[in-house]
Amino acid sequence: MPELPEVETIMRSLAPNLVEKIIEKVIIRETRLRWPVDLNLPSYLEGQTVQQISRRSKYLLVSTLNGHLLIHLGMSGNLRILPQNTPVKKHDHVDIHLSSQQILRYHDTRRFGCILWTTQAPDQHVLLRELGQEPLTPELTGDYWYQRARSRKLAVKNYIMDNHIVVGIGNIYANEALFLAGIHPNRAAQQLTLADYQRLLICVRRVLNTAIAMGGTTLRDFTDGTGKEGYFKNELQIYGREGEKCTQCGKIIKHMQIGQRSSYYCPHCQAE
DNA sequence: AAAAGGACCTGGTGGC
DNA sequence: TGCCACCAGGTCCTTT
Repeated sequence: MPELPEVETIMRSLAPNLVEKIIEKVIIRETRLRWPVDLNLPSYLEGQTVQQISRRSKYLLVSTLNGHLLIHLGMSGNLRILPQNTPVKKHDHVDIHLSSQQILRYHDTRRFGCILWTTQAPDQHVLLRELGQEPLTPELTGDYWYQRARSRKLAVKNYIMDNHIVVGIGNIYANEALFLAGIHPNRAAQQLTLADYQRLLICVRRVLNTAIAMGGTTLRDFTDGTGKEGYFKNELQIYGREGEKCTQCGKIIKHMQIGQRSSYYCPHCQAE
């Protein structure tokens, strides 16, 4: 479900409902997520006040004075702020009861997500410390992306989805950004010029920022923390549009598998 | 070191 | 209606 814009959207919608609230109770119904949920979570969290919620890559960090909850939504995870008496549905794995009489509920059909507790600085955590740069911060430059691509023969689409280099770009937005930049997704990463990477970075930022402004992309079931859908689906130029006409040139959009992921491109606007 | 493929899960869809 | 193959917004791990 969530790429960077969706996680950012959820974070923003949760912030006013979480920050400065006291965690009164934690209920774990299912521990079998990507990594087991620590059954001591209630003892770590109950009585604590949420200081802030932030995002690193596609992880959400819920911080108290004692430590941080690292939450990843995997492919199908979601977080919702709900009234306390909301009936439990299948795959509602964890509830965090708040002093506001609301609950923060973690739901994840496929259980690829995780909820972990750490008392380390989040950046030092094993899951975060090897992560690459945030795409929306000014520290990232097209030159960095270009330099790291030297001697990389993999498809540029896989390269820009590599979290060790730049985080947050998943399958949908990789497709969209490459289309905007006019770059064929299957070109070797090392083949692109510095100017290509500079242009690509601008396109990545434009796509991500626009998607955030529209509340993310709801393909089937994504919503923010309050249940609102995202409207960037209406703006998708290339993802999922195999057989349709390119919005730029009218040629028929093609589809191919790259690294086992669905890839879409315009054979005219994104020449090999 | 880099690339490719499998693994982890459930559910929806479309074909027969 | 049922069964089956295939697909899905992520990312870690093993093998080549």
